[in-house]
Amino acid sequence: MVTTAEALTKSQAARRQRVLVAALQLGAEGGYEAVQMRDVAASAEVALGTIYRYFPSKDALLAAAMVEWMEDLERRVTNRAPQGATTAERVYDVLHRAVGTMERQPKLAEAVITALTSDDREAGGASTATTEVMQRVMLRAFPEGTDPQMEANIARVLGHVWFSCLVAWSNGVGDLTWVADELETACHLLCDHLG
Amino acid sequence: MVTTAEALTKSQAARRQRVLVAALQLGAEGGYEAVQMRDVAASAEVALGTIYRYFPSKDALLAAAMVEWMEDLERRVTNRAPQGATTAERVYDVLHRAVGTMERQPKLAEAVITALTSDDREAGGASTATTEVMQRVMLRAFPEGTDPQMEANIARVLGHVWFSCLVAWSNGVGDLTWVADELETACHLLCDHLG
DNA sequence: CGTCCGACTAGAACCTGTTCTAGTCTGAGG
DNA sequence: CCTCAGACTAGAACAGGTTCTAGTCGGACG
Repeated sequence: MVTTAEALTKSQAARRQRVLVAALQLGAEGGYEAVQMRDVAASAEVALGTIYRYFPSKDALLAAAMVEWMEDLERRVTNRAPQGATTAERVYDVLHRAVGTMERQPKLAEAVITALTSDDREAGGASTATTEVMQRVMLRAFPEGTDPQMEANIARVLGHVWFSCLVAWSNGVGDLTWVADELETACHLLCDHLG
Repeated sequence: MVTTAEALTKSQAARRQRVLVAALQLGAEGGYEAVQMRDVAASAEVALGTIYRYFPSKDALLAAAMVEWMEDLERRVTNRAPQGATTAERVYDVLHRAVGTMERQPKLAEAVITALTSDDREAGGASTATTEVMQRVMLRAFPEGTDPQMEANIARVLGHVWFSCLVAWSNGVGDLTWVADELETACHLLCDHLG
């Protein structure tokens, strides 16, 4: 798989991008099952086999989109620090923004999350990557001087809750409001006693 | 799908059981991908189409096994109450026992968890069912008189952590020791300040 | 300019979950 | 005993992800 833009000619980079965009578009319209490799190929004006030169599988292709999404979030949080009076509120603000991103593209979110939880090894790696970005971003919501160990543990636990809720949601359990509520509860349980 | 034994003739119940056992055996030997429907059919001495009279999909078939597993855990915890001096330790004991069950059949656990997280609707329902059993069992580890709301919230959060860890593990992240450690951390973070 | 390697293309082929077809067997009701 | 509905069987067919084949094209290098 080619994961970075370097070492790709301009036309190769363009081809790769067309594939990604085509997949995202199909996913945004019809979710996971609507992202069919033959359609992606046709839509990207690329041969079916060529997709596999850039992405090892359908799940990896969609998972790549997830990673980009998370990096986007990280950039936005860097631009505008988490809001809130308490740590719990600030951490929740980060998570809430992440959920908001999905709310804007629910079909695509479903597609991408399904891909993350597929039994595909490559996609599993991406799942780790997204969780790590999420944790890193959450750390920005803690005040200076918090015990780093404690911070990291809380962020890890919240990362688990976040992941689990999204998977449940993409399987038809509750809606995104439910996800947000679960996250809010978890934030308070974990952060309120920090003082 | 036929979910209960009632309304099945004896030979039907036997057929259904043969299918389930065959699937579990293949899963225990080679994990998710080794559970191939044609092989299950052959091994259970049943026609391929017959499997689909009893289980709506491969994932539902494996998910059914997970639910049984969890009910087993519930029975064992009923027989022998959670051990430990503090709430955190008792809750962790429950989770640890659940992990132990998987440790004894890692390939099968991987198969079953993969099925739970598939995009299959039926399997998604089973995933909810297992999480619910898990939460119910955890509640037994809290002392009398704990705020029911608080208890339920903690159990829900821990259910998320449990699920997320297992999915990560089945995707090749860490080993079951790592899962146990994550769960222990979460138990302490959530329960220690209960007093 | 010629040659050659590697990426690209169209399309067939392959794999495995799922569904369909045609025919057989079973057993309950008349 | 006869009949008929419905479950079962073997196996073909279908669907979509993945891989393979044969041939084309384009750019680097001699």
